[in-house]
Amino acid sequence: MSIQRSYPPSEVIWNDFETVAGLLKAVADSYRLTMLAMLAAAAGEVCVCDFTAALPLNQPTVSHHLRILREAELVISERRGTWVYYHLAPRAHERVRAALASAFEGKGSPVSVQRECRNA
Amino acid sequence: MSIQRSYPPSEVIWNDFETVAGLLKAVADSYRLTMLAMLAAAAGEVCVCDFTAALPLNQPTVSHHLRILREAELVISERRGTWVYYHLAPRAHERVRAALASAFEGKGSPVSVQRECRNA
DNA sequence: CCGCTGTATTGACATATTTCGATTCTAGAG
DNA sequence: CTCTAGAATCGAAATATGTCAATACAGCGG
Repeated sequence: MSIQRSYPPSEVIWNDFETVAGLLKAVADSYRLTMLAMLAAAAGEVCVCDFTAALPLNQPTVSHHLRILREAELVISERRGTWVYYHLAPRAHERVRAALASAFEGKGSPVSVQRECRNA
Repeated sequence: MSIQRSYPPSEVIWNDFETVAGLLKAVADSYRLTMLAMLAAAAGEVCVCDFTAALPLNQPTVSHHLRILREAELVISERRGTWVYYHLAPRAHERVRAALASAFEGKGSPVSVQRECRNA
């Protein structure tokens, strides 16, 4: 998450997996994965109080994790009366899967892969 | 990464996305994703010096990221003379994809999903 | 053996993330 | 309007992660 550097200038190369990493980071937490699994299993809506009851976390913490999933647009919240219900965003799974694939399929933009180390 | 909590006891629920999260964490970093993409694009071996030349990071940092990928068993290293070459582990992509799917398909083990919040 | 080059590890430091208590906001009930 | 309950935000503390300089390790060529 930063760029300052040293090393032979003008060959920063490849690029921009920042976005992909952001999406994966949102998912790389056991509690958030559990929440996603609950949503997937529920095949519908789950209210915040259900998450709070099911996880060993306090309400503000649950809310924090939900916010991360929301900001990554993996889930959608909807207030109904006093309660707030969450459900999986339309193509959540596929978006993450595609992000992953972009790396494993060598889809980075090789801006100028000039190698230094020349050795056959 | 911890469990202590309070809340209605005896209903800690769901479980164990720790392992899945670990694998995803290993991948949730833009430099590590770039490395994986380089390996995928190279369709073969890449030496540490190539990563060091291509990334805006110092050698120890590159080594650190490679260690994380190695420990997640996503890449394999092989020393050949003075140089160390890395290549993607056999089913690396699929392992991560499967881990992801376990969450998005609601595969967590619902140990006892007893909801508190009863509201239709 | 010595010295050199590429890589790994160590130790320290800066930043990011997770977590919680306290507080605030929102909406229904009285 | 006030009271109450669920959910979000704020602020602070603990922990984890990323980064680098210094150092150690590995293999090669004298």
